[in-house]
Amino acid sequence: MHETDDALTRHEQKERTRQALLDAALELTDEHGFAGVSLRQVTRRAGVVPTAFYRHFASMEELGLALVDQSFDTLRGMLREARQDPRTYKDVIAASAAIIAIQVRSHRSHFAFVARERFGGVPAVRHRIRDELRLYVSELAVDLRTFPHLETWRSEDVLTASRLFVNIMVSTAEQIIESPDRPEVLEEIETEARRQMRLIVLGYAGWRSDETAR
Amino acid sequence: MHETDDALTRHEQKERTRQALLDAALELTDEHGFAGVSLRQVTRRAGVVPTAFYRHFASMEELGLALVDQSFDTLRGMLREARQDPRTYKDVIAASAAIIAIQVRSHRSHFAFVARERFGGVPAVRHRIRDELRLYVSELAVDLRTFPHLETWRSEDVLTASRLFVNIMVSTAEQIIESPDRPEVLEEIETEARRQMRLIVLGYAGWRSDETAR
DNA sequence: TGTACATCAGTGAACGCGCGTTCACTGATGTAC
DNA sequence: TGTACATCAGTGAACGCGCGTTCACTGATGTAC
Repeated sequence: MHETDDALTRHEQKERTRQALLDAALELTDEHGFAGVSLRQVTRRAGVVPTAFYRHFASMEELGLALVDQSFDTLRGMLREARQDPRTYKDVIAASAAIIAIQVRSHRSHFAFVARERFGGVPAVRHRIRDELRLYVSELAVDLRTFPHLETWRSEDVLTASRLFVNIMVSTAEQIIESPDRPEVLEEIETEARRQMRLIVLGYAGWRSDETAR
Repeated sequence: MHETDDALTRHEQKERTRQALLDAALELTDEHGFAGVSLRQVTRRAGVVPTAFYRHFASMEELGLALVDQSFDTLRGMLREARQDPRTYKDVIAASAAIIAIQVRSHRSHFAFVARERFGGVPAVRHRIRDELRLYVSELAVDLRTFPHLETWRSEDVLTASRLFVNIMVSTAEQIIESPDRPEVLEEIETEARRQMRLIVLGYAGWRSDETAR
């Protein structure tokens, strides 16, 4: 191969098919949940014969784990974006709500996958999501530490805040996914997310002066 | 029938089989998620022949909806208990955390069912759970209104608080279900739940004085 | 109370179907010379 | 550059299996008289 014409290398073509299988599985998960998706359905939608599946994954479970990895790449992209966006440090609540709303809309299926399958029927996938979410919470906690006032807090308190934020993020994502795609509905969900985050921030304002907290 | 000896009436026997089918399905849901449970698995575990299923439910979907109803009976029992427990009005946080922990342990599978299947693969079941949770949130909101300081709030604010509490309840339940049954782990989860609830209560203490909230 | 009939919860055989997985294969792409 | 061979992504037939659902049935429980 020394030309860059239309033809794909064998490797590129294989990667393309692999991604088609992942995309097909993601779409089908939206409809039936991952546990309800069959290998044959995936290959049918991807446009290959069932046996071709095994050139890419040893089982549906292995494909599921690959989907978890792809989904968390998306979620980490969100943190990265928030870190770089100057609005974050002016009004963290408004910025977070806006970033969540935009990201969820453009990567709908990855959020849906995480939101659903963390309680889903395939144990290996469920556990991988749990582990990744735990990691994600501590990554966010590190970011939170850089905010004014928070750098002096105990790490358990920062982790609690981080867990609450991730909880709100996931449940907001879930609401957006379930809702009709009408602007006023999305606006309402975003407002509720802002409201919940504000409550937590205000809660923390009172936290330090509260000696019974533990 | 005019004796009260060991024999069950036909009606009682039928009810017993129906409940055996529901219990079997609940157990199997724990293992594979409801969407992954087959009619034959349910009847096998319940100790009847597959065709007997149709004497009780027209489909697995109908059985699923019956499970949602039973689960929410349990959740409503929790509200009822909290309402009657005098500790609730002294220290709502400690009392709630304790009640949640006890209830989740004794009705583990109902909580697990709601936590998992609200994102699950069977649309009818998922939607019924959504509707019931929405109802549950507004029932809790009515209770919250009776607390000192809260009776003057706007209803959206009370609903937001109610949503956050239910969120914490469900995610606490979910953690307890996933965890090994060791006392120190349970204690830690309970502490985290208290911590989160305290944060929200403190948040609300600051809420009224915050004019930018909306 | 005793008898004759009706009801109906649960049975068991049978069906067609989609499933995951095996296997030998094909033919285009890649590599060595 | 051209040829001869190796690689390997995708094919297609075949398999045994558990599935949901149908149907005619059995026999214990319930009811009318």
